[in-house]
Amino acid sequence: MYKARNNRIIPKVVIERLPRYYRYFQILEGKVDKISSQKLGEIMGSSASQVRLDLSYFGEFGLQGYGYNVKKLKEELANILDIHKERRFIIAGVGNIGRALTRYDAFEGAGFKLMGLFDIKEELIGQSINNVKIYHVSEMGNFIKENKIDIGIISVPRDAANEVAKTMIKSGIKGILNFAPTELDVPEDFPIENIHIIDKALALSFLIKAKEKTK
Amino acid sequence: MYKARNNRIIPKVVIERLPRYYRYFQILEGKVDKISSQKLGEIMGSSASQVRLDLSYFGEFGLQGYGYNVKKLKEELANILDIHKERRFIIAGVGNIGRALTRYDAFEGAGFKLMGLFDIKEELIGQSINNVKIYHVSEMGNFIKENKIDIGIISVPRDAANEVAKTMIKSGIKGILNFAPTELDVPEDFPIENIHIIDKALALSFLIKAKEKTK
DNA sequence: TAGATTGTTAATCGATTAACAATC
DNA sequence: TAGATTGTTAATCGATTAACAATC
Repeated sequence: MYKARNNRIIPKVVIERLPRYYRYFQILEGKVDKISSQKLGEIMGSSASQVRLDLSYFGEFGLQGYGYNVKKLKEELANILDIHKERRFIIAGVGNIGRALTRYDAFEGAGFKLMGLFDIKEELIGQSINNVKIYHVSEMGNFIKENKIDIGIISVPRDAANEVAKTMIKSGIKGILNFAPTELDVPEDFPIENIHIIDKALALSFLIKAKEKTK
Repeated sequence: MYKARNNRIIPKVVIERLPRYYRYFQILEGKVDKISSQKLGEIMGSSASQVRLDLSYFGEFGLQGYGYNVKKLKEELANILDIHKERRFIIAGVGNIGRALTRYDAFEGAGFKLMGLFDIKEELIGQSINNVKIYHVSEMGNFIKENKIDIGIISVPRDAANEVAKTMIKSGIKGILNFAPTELDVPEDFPIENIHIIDKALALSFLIKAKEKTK
C-alpha cells in the first residue's frame, strides 16, 4: 500500500488514473494557463469531486477561486510519475508484440530507455532491431544486474512467462509490464502491470453482443 | 447497462473479468474434469465468493457438492464471449502498433478476422502486410459497410483518433478497440475498450518509485 | 468585497466478502 | 446418509459524489 499525505493510503484506482491526468495536462499546456476541477472533469469525463480528491492525495496544488495552474500541475504530475528520470527497460520475447514495442517511440517520450532484447530462438541472437541487440535469455540475469535495468517487459508465450518473470525478479528488476496472456506469480507488493490485449478484445465482443440483444 | 438473469445488472468489472475466466478454463480443460469455486479462486487469485457471484450473472452452471464442469463452463464462457462467431475487424493506423496487431495471431485464435488496414500515408496504400491490404482512410467508410465490419482498432496518432472513430461509428461499426493515447468521444453506451500502453508503463513507474520510498 | 473554487469530511453508491439454506 | 459445494442474500468494505467551510 502506498501512503500519501495525512497518512492516507492511495487507492490503486487513483494510481491508475494518474497517467491520464498527466496526458490531459500535457494537452492543456500552451492552450490555457489555469483550469478548475469542474472544467477538467468535463474534459476528462469525470466529476469535479473526483479530480480534487485524486489530486489531493499528492499535495495541495490548487488555489481557491482560481483553480489549478496547468504548467505547475503538469510538472507535479511528471515528478509523481518519475518522468524526468531515465528508466531502463528490456523486452523478453521478440515476437510481434515485442518487435512493435521495440519500435514504439512513445516509450522514449515518457522517459523509458530500451537497453536490450531477449529471446530463445538461435537465429535471432546477435541481430539488432532499431539498433537494440537481441541476446539469448540465458544472458538476461547478468544483463539486468550489469546494466541496472529497472523494468522488464514480458512478451513471451504464455507458458514461458512465469519463468522469465522469476529470472527478472531474482536479478533485481524493479517492475514488470506483462503482455503475456496470464497472471504472473510475483511476490505480494511487487510492482506489476498487465496488458491483456485479447482480454480487452473479448470484453468488447461481449459488450457488442449484449448491446445487440437489448435492441 | 447489461441485464442478466433475475433482471440484475451485470457490473462492468464483472464483464472485464470474463475473458480471464475463459483463459483459466481453457488451461484447465484436459487437466481436470471439475473444479470448485474455492480451487478456481485460488488459481486465479480471487475469492470463492467472487467466482460464484460472477458466474451467477450468466447462469446456474455449478452443481452442489460437485463444483463446475470444466468442459461445460469453458463452452458456456465461449458462448457468452461470442468466440465461435467470426467478428470482422479493421485496423486504422499502420504504425508500429498497427503492424504488430496485423501479425498478432492470437486474434485469429479468439475468432477475430482482420479484413483490411487503413492509413493516410500515400506510400503505404496498395501494399499488403500478411496478405492484408492497406487502403486509404478515405475508403474506410465504404469498406466498413460493404464488408460488414464489426470492430475497428484505432492505432493512429492521438490527434487523428477522434476523427477516425467518428467515421467508423457513422459507417456502422459495432465496437472500437482504442490504442491511441486519448479518450474517444463516443456515444453513451457505444462499446469501446481502451488499451493505453504508456499509461500502464507510467503507473508502473509510480509503483516502483513509491515502493523504493517506503524502504 | 463578492464570486469562484479549493481541500476535506460526510453521505451515497457500488463491489467484495461472509454466511447459510438448499441440495447434489 | 454425510460431506461438499452451490447460488443468493446480508454484511462489510471501498470508491465516488455531494456538501460546505475556508480562503484566494
